[in-house]
Amino acid sequence: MANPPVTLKEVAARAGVHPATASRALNPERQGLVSEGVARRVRAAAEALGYSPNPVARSLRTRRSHTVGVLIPDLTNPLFPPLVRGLEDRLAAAGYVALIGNTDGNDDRERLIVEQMRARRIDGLASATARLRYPLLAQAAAAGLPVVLMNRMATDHSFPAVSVDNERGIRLAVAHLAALGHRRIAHIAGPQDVSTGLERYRGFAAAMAACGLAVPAELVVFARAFSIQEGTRCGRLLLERDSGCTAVAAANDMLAVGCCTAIEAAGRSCPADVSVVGFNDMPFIDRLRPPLTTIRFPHYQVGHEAAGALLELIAGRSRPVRVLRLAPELVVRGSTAVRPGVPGPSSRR
Amino acid sequence: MANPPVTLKEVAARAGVHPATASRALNPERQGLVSEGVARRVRAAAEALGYSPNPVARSLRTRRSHTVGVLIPDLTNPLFPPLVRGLEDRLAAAGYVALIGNTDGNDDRERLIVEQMRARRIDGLASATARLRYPLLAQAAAAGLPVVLMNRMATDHSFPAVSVDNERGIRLAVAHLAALGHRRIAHIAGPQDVSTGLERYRGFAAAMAACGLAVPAELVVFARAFSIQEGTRCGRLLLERDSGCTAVAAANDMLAVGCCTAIEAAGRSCPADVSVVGFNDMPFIDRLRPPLTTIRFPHYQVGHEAAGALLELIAGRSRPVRVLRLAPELVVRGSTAVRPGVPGPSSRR
DNA sequence: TTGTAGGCGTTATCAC
DNA sequence: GTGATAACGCCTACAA
Repeated sequence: MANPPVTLKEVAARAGVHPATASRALNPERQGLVSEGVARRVRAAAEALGYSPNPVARSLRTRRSHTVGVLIPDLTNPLFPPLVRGLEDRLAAAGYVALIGNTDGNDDRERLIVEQMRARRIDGLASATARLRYPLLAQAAAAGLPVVLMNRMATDHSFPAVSVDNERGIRLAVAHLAALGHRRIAHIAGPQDVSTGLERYRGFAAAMAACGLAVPAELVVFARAFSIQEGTRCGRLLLERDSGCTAVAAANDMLAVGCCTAIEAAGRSCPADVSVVGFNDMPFIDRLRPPLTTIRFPHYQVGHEAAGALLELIAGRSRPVRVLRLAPELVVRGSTAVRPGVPGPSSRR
Repeated sequence: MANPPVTLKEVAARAGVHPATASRALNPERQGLVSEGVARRVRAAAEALGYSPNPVARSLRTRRSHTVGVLIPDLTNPLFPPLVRGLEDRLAAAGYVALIGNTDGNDDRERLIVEQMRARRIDGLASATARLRYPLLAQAAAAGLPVVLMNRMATDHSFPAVSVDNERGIRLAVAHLAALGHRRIAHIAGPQDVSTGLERYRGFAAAMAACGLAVPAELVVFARAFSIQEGTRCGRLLLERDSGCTAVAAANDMLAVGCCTAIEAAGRSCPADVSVVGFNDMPFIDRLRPPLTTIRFPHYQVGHEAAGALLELIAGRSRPVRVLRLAPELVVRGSTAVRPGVPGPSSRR
């Protein structure tokens, strides 16, 4: 059974037609150019022989690889597998496959990966690694390579993107904490050179203002990365400053988890002493100690929508550039509680 | 800058040689067949033009796609991202890329995925979805497609595989519990049609015997899947049987987590009333409530080694078929404690 | 409606 | 050592 794959020529021979005709008969686009009888015969022959077109040859001829590149920071960050699956499921349905590239937040590595992807003639690129200033975009545009952004946006708004309404999300977090009686609410901000970090920080300031709460400088700490470790560092900083904060809205779940660690390490308790809200609702975050209150948005769907947009771009349907903002949602769990010292059941939702 | 990629012909023209010669000069394997001067000139021309070979054309000619398929149950199971990264990192270093396929444990879906991968002319296949009886292997062998197995083995031992010493792993778990004074130790077994489930079950029985402990039927429950939900169902069953068990060795972390949920739901406590040990040391499992005591083995390395074996197979170095068993390791955390009612500090490690 | 011919970019196999 | 030629499998003007 280790015989070489069936070729179009063999199918044509069996159907008694010329390969070109067989090609037409098998191509849905040009099936109209062929008589019904021949079409049936060719299809039958293909079926009988177990023919499947050689995508390599087809790619060489059509200059379409039916392959797209996907850039993510790191697959082992639980945020990304759902996103990747959403993307792949949609791509697979259209006959495309994804080449995953983990950049580990390293620009040189990213450049190298993109170079290799382009060598493999990817038809498009979906990136979840954009910084606000993202040179890759200009290069891709110059090369005519379709690109969509996921989660993170760039300041250059001329590319389609699928993300979440970060400002609205962080507002939900702040409103929740305010409703629990907290007034000195801190923010562990993400890196300010990526849109998620910046938008959530801005959203935090706006939400606090809307609640009539002040944001003195000592209530904001900037993390250098969206990592547990940085969350711990920032949490510790916040506690050491003795700023009297009773709640923390973190820019994502990783930072929140790290912050909880810092709180415990300081001999205090979350949520009894300090409430913490995360952002993302990562898988398994509901089973941590304590289960994290957080802002959810549908990662699978982000990938799914991004794939759809990318496919449209590749197909050349020049729909106007669109930025899609999915709606976030507050998920209340065990890491938030009424402000210590506030009497009575202030558990209005 | 949207000009078409540079071709070999252009490089040859610039260097003043025939394309075939340029090809030889650029191919490390055949560089010896070309004079040093020409080789230098060609390399210089390629450099100047920014030439990179078209892998599609090369694949068509050489019948090597430099692409391998990777079958996993589900990327969103945190077990697999590290494995996939280990695999991809090794593959990338050899100029290969991975096509990931999520089977969701569905045979039809798996068949379809493999079909599509073969249509794309993958050079090899790495599978983490093997059941003991795994028809895919025979087909692949018949088609001459190199295959390596990861984590799960098949009864057909004629394929290279990289896994963990499951029996040794579960023995570590049982020994740990026994040392804590537990005598009625239960097992939540995994599905018995996959090697991990079967080997861990057998290992459990053997380990109990070695400790001089009995394994009455009521102390073993068989899960239908390695899922949290099944863990909960099995845990509940165990508690309802009122078998007096004070410890559970689960066949993996998911089952263990589910079991902990069942214990809490029954108004009992882990580890105060019942100790639980998992298997795998999944990412984030150390941050659960309680932090899970478990058996660790290096998933990244499993992927890495599997990729290495697959590459050798593809290269045709017909090394004898080898099954690699990586060493497991006990990681003691918060889900295990001294048997309730046992006096004194029995905390010998 | 169908056949013909040429080419996508590369490499293997001949000759010279 | 280098050049010429053909072929990998498919698609598509163009011709018939």
